[in-house]
Amino acid sequence: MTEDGVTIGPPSLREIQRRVEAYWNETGVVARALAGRPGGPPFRFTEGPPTANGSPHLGHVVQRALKDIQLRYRRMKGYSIVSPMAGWDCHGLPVELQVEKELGFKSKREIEQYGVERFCAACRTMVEGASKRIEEMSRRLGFWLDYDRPYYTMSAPYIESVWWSVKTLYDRGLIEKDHYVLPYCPRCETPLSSHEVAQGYREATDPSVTVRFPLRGVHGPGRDLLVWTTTPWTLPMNLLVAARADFTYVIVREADGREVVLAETAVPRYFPGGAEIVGRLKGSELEGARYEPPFGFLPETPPRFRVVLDDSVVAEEGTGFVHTAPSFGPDDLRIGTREGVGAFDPLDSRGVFTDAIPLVAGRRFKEADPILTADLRARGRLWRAETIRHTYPFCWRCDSPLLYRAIDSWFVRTRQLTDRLVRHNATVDWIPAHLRDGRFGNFLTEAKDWAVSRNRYWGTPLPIWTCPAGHVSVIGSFAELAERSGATLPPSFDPHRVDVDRLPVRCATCGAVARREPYTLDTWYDSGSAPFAQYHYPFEPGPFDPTQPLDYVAEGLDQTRGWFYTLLVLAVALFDRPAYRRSLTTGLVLDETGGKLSKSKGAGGFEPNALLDRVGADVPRWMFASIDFTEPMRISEAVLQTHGTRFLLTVVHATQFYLDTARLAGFRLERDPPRPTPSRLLDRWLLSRLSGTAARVDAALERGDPRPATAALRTFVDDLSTWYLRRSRPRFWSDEPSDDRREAFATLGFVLDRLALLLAPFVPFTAEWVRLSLRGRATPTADESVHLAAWPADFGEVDRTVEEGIAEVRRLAEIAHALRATARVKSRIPLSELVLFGPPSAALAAVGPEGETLLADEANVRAVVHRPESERARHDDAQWVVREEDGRPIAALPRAPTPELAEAGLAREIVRRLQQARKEAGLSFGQEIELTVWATGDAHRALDRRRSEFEAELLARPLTIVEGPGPADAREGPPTALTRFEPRSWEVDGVRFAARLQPIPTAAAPSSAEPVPPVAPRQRRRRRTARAASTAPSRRPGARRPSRRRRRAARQRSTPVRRRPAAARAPTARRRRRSARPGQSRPPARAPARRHRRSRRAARGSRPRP
RNA sequence: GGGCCCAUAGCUUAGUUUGGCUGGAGCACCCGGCUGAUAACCGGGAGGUCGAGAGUUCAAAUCUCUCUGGGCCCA
Repeated sequence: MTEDGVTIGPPSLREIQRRVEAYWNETGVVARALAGRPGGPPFRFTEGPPTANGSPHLGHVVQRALKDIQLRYRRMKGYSIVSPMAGWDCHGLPVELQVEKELGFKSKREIEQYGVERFCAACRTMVEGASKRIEEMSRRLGFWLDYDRPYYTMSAPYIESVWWSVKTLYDRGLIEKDHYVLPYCPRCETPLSSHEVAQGYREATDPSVTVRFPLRGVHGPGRDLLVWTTTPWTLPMNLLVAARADFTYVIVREADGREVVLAETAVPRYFPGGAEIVGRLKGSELEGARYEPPFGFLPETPPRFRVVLDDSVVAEEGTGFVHTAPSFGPDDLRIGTREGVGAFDPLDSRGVFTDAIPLVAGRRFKEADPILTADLRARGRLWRAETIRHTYPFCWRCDSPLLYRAIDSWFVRTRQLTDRLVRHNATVDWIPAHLRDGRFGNFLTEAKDWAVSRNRYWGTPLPIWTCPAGHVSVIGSFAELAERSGATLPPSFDPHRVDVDRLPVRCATCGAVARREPYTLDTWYDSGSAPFAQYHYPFEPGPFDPTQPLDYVAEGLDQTRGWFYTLLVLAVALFDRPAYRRSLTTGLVLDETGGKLSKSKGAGGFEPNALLDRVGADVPRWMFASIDFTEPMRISEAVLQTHGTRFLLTVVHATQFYLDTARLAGFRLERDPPRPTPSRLLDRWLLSRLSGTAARVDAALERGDPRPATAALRTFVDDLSTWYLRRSRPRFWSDEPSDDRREAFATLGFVLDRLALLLAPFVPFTAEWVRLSLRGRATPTADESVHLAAWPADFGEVDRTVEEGIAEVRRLAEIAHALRATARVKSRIPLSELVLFGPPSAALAAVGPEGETLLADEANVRAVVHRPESERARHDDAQWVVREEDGRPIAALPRAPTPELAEAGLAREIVRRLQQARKEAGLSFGQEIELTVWATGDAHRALDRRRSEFEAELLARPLTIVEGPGPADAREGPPTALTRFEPRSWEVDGVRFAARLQPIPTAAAPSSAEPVPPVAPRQRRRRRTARAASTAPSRRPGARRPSRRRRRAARQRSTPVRRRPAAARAPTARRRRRSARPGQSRPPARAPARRHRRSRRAARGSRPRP
C-alpha cells in the first residue's frame, strides 16, 4: 500500500483499515465484489434481518463477522451470492414500545388518540434511523452486503409476499382462529410470544392460598376438598377441580371435627405434625364429586363445580386438587373445553375486573387478591394463606406482571407439521451439531401451535376479513384487494392498518361488507418469510427457487426459537422442504465478568463503534473466528489481544520486513506470482507448510466452520515469523543479487501473496493491505483487490520429508539450546561442535547437509558431528555437557569455547553493546559515526584483529582503538539526551571496555545541529511492565518482592525519554544512495552492519553466525 | 420441575467423536539467553486432584451413572 508514492511503515492496524477503506471507496471494489462473477453457481443466503430498534452491540458483530467470512470465501470460489441484500426487520412490539416511550405513551388508548397513522409513521422513522446505525457499523466491520437495495419487512412488496403466504397457508388449512391461553400484557394490551415472555421471568412474591371447597351430595357435607393456588384472583372464575385418577387421596379429620380431602403425598406438607386419617380413596373414585364454588357469581349450568380427572395434576406441589379456571391456564382451558363447561373471563383488555364480579369490579387483576382472600376468610373458606417466592413472568418491555388468559387468536397449525418439521430438520447440518436433535429438535417436537396474531398497530396487517355471516376471506395480493374492494390502489398505497382498513372489502361468499380481523402479524412471521419475500415472490420473477433451501444461515442461539424456527415452519408449510442446509449458531457474547451485554447496561469499551475506533475491524473479526463461538463468549481486552491483535501484527510486520528488504534489494514480485521451485531447504519447507495450511483452511471453510482454519493460519504465521524469518534474515540482507537471495525473495513474496488470499475472508483489511503492498503500485486499481481474486485452486504439494526433517532440526536445536543453558555458554559465543550420538535419524538424514547447516547456525556451532554411542565415555563431564534420554546419550556440547572462539564471542559481545549504544543514542540506522573504543587485554586484542569488521558493522568512520582503561568519567548504563555522546563503559563477563561515539555531521543529516533525542532503550519492555504493574496488583494479592527485572524497569522508567516518530528522522546518506525515492523513512533494520559482515564472511568462506 | 450445552494451569485453550506414549500449546509469572520487522523471539523453571464421586476396563481427560458449578431454553 502506498501513499503519495512513498512507502510508510509498518502502519498500525487502524491505519491499515483507514487506507484500505479509502482504496475500496475510490475504486468501487465493494460494488464489483457484490455484483459477483457472472455464471457462477448460486450460493443461497439470506441475511437474517436485525430488528431495527436500537443500537448495534457485540452480538451483531460476531454473527456479521462469521457470515461475512463464509460469503467472502464463496465469492472467491466463484459462487454468486443469492442474495447479498441487507435486510431490516421493521415491525413489532419492540419498535412500537420504543416509539411509545419516545412519545411518552403508557397505553394503547393514547396511541389511538394520537392517531394510528401518525404512530405508524413514527415507527417507520424510528426504524429507518436504527437501521442506518446498524448499517454503518456493518460497513465498518467490512460486512459486505448490498446496503443500497435492502429489503424492509415493512415495504409494500414484502408485505404482499407475506400476504401471499398467509393465503397459501389458509388454503391448506394451516391457519385458523382459535381461543387459546397466551401470556398477555395488560399494559400493552396484547398477547406476547413465548420468545418475548422468556426474557421477562424474575423472582416475585405472590400469595399462596389453600381454600376449602365443601363437597356436596354423596361425599359431603362436612367434608372439604383442599385446593391450592397462587392466583386467588382467578378463584371467582373457578369452574372445575382436577384430580388425578391414580393418586391416593386421604380424608383427614381436623380438631373441630370437619374433614378435609387431599393427596396422600401432600399430607407431610399440610400436616407436618401428623394427621388423623379416617379414610382413603383413589382419585378415580372422586370423579364427578360436586362442590360449592368458592364464589357464587356464576350459574351452575352447564354442569360446573365438580371434580374431573386429568393427568396434568402433579404430586410435588399443592394438595393434589387443582383449581381450574378455563380462561386462565392452558390446562384449564383444555379441561374446560373437554368437559363442556365453557370459559369465563370477566377481565377487560387492561386486565381490570368488570361488573360481572361485583366484589372486585374496577380492580386490576392482582389487586383483587387480598380482597378475595379476605372474603374467603370471612366465610370460613380459607384454610391457609401464605406467600411464596417464585419466578413469575413480567412484560420484557414495560415490566407489568403478565397474566395467562384465553384469547381469540390466529394460529399457524404447526402441530400438524411436526413430523415434516422433524424430518426436514434432520437434513440440516447444524454447527454445533448437537442442536439438531438437542435443543432445536426438542423444540420442534414440543412446539405448540404458533399464535401469529397481535392486537397491535405497527405490523403486517393480517389479510383476513370476516363478514357478519361469519364467512372468512383471505386476500393474497394487492390486486385481489383492489378487486374485492372495487377500489384502485394508489401508487402510494401503504399496506398497513389505516390504508388497508379504509377499503370496503366485500365478502366473497355473500357480498356483504366484511371487516378485517383487527390484528397484525407476529413480526417473526415477517422475518421467516425473508427468503421469498425479499424478492417479492411470487409476483415478480427473481432468483428465488422455491425448491431450494438456503445454503447457509448464521445467527445467535436465541434464534433457535426465533428466526431459525419460523424460517423452517414457513419453508415446510409453503414448499415442503428444509429452510437451510447449514446453520451456524453462536453463543451469547458476555462481558469480561461473564455478565450480559444488555443495551440498558451499556457495553462498556466493547460497544461496537468504540471497539472499531480503537482496534479496527480485523481484530474482532479474527477473534470471533478463532474462539469457540458456539459457547457463551467472555470478551475482554486480554481475549482481544490473544486472539486478535497479536496475530495480525505478526502478519503485518512479517510483510513489512519483506517490503523493506525487497525494496532495498530491488526485488519486484510478479503480479500473481507462480509457485517458485526453490532449491533451499527452508524455502521448500515454507512452501510445503503453506500448502498444508491452505488445504486445511479450504476444508474448514467448505465445511462452514472457520475455527480449524484460523487455528491452521495461526500456526502457519507463527512458523513463518519465528522460524522461517528468524533463520532467513541474513539472506534478505545480502548485498549481492545471488540465486539464494532471489529464491528467498521469490519464496517469501509468493507465500505472503498466497497468505493474503487465505486471510482475505477473515481479515479483509489486513489481507488487502498485504496484497496491495506486495504489488507496490502507487495507485492500485480495483482489479488488484484481493477480494476480487480467485481462491487458489491448487494448494500445492505437502513435502513430508522436508517437514519432518525441519521438525527434527528444530527438535535438535532445542536440545542444543538446553545444553548451552546447562553449560552456561551464551548463544553469542560460538562453540566448536554439536555432537549427535548414534546414526543420524532418518528424518535428519533425509534433509541432508543443509539440515545440519541449519542446525549448526541455530546452535551457533562450527560443526555438527555424529559419533557412535560407544564414544559417550570420551565426552566426560568436565569437558562436555551431555543430554541423555532413557540412559542413552543423545547429544553433547563442549562446556567452553576454544580460545579462538571465545575471542570471536567477545568481539560479538562488544559489537552488540555498541550497536545497542547506537540505538540508545538515538542514531538512525545508517548514521555514520566517529567511534573511539578503549580496551585492554583480550578485549583489545579481539577488537584490534577485527578492525575492518567493526568499522563496517558500526559504520565507524573513523574507528579509533585505544589500549587502556578509558576516560575516568565514563558512565555506565544507558545515556540521557545530554550524555549520549559522552564516553560510556561496560563490563561483560569480567571484561571492561569503554567507548565514545559521535555522529558525523553531513549535509543531509546534521545530527549535531539538530539533536535527535535518544531512543528509549527497552521501550517495549518498559511499556509492558508499566501496564502489568497497573493491572497486576488486583490479580495478585500476595505482595511479592519485585523481580530483578521489574526493579530494573522501574529504574529505567525514572529516566525521562522521548521518542521521535520514525518518519521524522532525517534521511541518511546511505539511504539517499540506495534509493532515489524521497522520504523513505526506514531502511531495513541492521541492514548495513549485516550486509558488510556477511559479504566479508562469505569471502572468507565461513558461515555467518545466527 | 424438564431439556440441551459447558467445566483441562492465573487467563485462552488442544486432546474427548474412535479409551492406549510422560495431558500439549499460547499469554502471564520466575531464571537465563537473544534482539534494529514484530506488541517480539529462544532455552529452562514453576504452575494441572483434566469440576467431585462412583462404575466399566489390562488401561479413562476420553465411555457410563450420580453430584456440584455455570450458561441457554422450556415450564
